[in-house]
Amino acid sequence: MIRTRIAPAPTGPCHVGIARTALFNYLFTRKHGGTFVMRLEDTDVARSRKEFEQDVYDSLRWLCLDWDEGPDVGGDFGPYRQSERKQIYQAALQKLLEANLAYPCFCTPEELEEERNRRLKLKLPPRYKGKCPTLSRAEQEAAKAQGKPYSIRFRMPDKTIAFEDMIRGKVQFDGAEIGDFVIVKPDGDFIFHLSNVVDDIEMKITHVIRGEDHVSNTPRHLALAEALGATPPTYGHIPLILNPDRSKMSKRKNPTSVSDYRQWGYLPEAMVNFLALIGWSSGTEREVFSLDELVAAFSIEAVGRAGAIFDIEKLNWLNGNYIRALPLEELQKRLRPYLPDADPDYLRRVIPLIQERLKRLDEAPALTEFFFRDELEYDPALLIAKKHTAEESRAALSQVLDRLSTIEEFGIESLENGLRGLVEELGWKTGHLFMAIRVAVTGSTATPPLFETMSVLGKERCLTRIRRAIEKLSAMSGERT
RNA sequence: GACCCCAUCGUCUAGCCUGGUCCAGGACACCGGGUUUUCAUCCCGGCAACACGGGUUCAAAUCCCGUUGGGGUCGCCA
Repeated sequence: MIRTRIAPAPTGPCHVGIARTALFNYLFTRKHGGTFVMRLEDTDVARSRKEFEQDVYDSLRWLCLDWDEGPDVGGDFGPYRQSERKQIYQAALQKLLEANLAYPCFCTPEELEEERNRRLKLKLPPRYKGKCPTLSRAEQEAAKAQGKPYSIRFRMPDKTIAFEDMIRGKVQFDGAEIGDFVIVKPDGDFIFHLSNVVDDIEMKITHVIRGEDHVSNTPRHLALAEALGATPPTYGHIPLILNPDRSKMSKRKNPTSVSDYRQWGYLPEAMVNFLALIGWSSGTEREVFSLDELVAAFSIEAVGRAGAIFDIEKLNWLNGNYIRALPLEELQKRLRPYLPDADPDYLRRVIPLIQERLKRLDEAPALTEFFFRDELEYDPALLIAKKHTAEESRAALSQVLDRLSTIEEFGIESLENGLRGLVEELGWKTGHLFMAIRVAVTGSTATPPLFETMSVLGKERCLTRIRRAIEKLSAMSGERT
């Protein structure tokens, strides 16, 4: 039985990298009928916050990446918050201490810093090489008796540690290059390496899929598992998401919070699809997948090894795609937060006109503004039709007004008949007249189709706006004479 | 600097394992054209890559070595 986990640290808003790691874990797990666990790694008390924990849940749930066990849903291997599992780590620590596989380190931060710099200057890897590893029990007790603060280090074995990565194949490190690392802080807090490994063991995690930034931690984790006498999980390291400059994606250079993308009106379907496409390909030419379809098509071996840039343009395209595919009712529902004051019935008629023009939901207010405003603001010069003067445009709009007045019901067909007829009579180019009307009625040169738009706006509003346009044009021709 | 990883169009990638079917396919972006009352959609077309150098081979994007480039890690963060 496969068991996987996503192990976020609630030290910031849910990062898209976490979301993608969760996604790959989710796909792998569902594909194989396993159990997906949410484990909160909140061992860093100073930086962990409840609101971030909530943000992780909200963001991942929004993406429909639900978990089977977790702090908020329970399960047989809880608690699922590391802050609530200290006794478990304490027991593991005792085991290591008793076997002399870990030892107290009394070095001060200053001493460590000094040693680090010295080794760096000698072009040596900055690993720990203090005196504490060889302290006798008596010396350790003496130092403790003096009240000296101490951390606890794990004795990293002096041997080659190799493992078979699900994605990159065989990887190996020299344990001696790594050095003894801290697993407990002087204040008693456990460091991620220990809690992470202990929990993976205790929670019977079989496969760990995580970011590439963890490959160099893997030998530590393998050594820890061995010291604890446990069989380690199988590891797989997915490539990182990159900034356009190819550095690791960071909020300094890019928005990284899932909640940001959510607010901008990216659909969760598009987000999931996009995230899956970063570093993974189905091997076919297909690129649009629902979450369920991804589960069916996914294969961990097909995940690439090279980092990939977060290409917002592709996300935009996918999002537009998904928006266009949404049923009217569904789109209206999703648009509600962006147009909270709109009358539902009226909105139902407006939405079809902007659906294929939307790349993000948050563009809706700007695209539909003229449907809701009373007074339009625009440059009157836009009313002057191409190849025509202000006066000619005014006269034409006057005729448009007359013609429109004779139309009882502003249906698409009646508008088309009336207006196209007028184009003929005037001898104008269709586009020239229609653009003048468009600007008069919407205040914009880029709008949904004219007749549909006018039909939705209704006769009254259209006539009023055309009258206003005529006034503006009169003022302009007046200025000239 | 050390260690580890990576390397196909601007971007995401297919192909690489099992060399020839690849003068390298798809998608996004971009450019051009068509449909069209504008915008958008849609359709058609175009631009554009095997990082470099050695090998191995009848034949290399595919195998090997090296170089270069990029990234990650080196925390009493995760």
